[in-house]
Amino acid sequence: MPELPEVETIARSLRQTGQGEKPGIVGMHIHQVEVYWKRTIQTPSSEELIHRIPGQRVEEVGRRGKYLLLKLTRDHLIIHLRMSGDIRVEPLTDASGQITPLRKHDRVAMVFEEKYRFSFEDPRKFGRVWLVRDPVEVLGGLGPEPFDPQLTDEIFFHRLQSSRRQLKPLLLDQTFMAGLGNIYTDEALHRAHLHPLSLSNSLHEDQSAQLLAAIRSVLLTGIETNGASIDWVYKGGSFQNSFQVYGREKKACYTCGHAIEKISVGQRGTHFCPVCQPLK
DNA sequence: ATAAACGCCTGACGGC
DNA sequence: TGCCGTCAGGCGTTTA
Repeated sequence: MPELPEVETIARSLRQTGQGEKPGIVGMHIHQVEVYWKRTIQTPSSEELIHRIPGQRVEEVGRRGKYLLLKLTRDHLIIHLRMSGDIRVEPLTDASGQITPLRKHDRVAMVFEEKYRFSFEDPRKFGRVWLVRDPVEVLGGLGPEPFDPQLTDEIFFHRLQSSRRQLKPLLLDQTFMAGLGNIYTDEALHRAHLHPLSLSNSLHEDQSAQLLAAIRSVLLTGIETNGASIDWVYKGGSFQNSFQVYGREKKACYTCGHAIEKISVGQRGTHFCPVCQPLK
């Protein structure tokens, strides 16, 4: 599921104040942790994680790239949802005291204040969880955050110039920039009128600035629409209604009418308009 | 330096 | 209906 806008949407929902069915979790104490698929825990061992978390309080909820960050009293709990992960927070019991059942694909669950259950649900089991003292251990290699004001047009242009790679794989590389995935990359390249196979060091300065602006505007639209919902995994967002190219192969480009093409680049489906995004 | 291939997993979908 | 291949919002490792 998740690229930057989907993770941001989840982070915001976990921060929201107010009680009820889906309360925010900031300020809550964690009472108990259960792990149902051990490989989901990247570090430390699941046994140590289960012993170390209870008693800690959620101080902050954040996001870096596609990582969800829970700052606890002593540790940082970091979650990557990979392809099919999702987070649920629900009351532990219903009005008559019945325990809310776990779901088939719940991999980790945490009980908050003996009242709510936070579940990491992940059908494909690609998602990972880290519990670390210092988040740099996990996040240290990430490239800049797309909205970081320190990422100027000049710096972005320099980063593009410093490698000779196709734009599609480069933008998916989280050390180049953190947060873009397959959908938002295709949509950003279309918005910037750039072919996914264009080489990074072939862009002119104005094209580079247009690409950065396109990335930011696509991600912003994604966040404003609560992310994209395109299959059974993630629900609630509506960015899929704004797709210009993703999933639109053989359909008419909204800009020029030419058929959208789909090719494979680095094992990833890649959608583009050959007229609006020419390869020079 | 860059790219390609594969492994990790389950589920949905289309074709036969 | 059932079986089978293909594909899926990601990324680490190995191989070229």
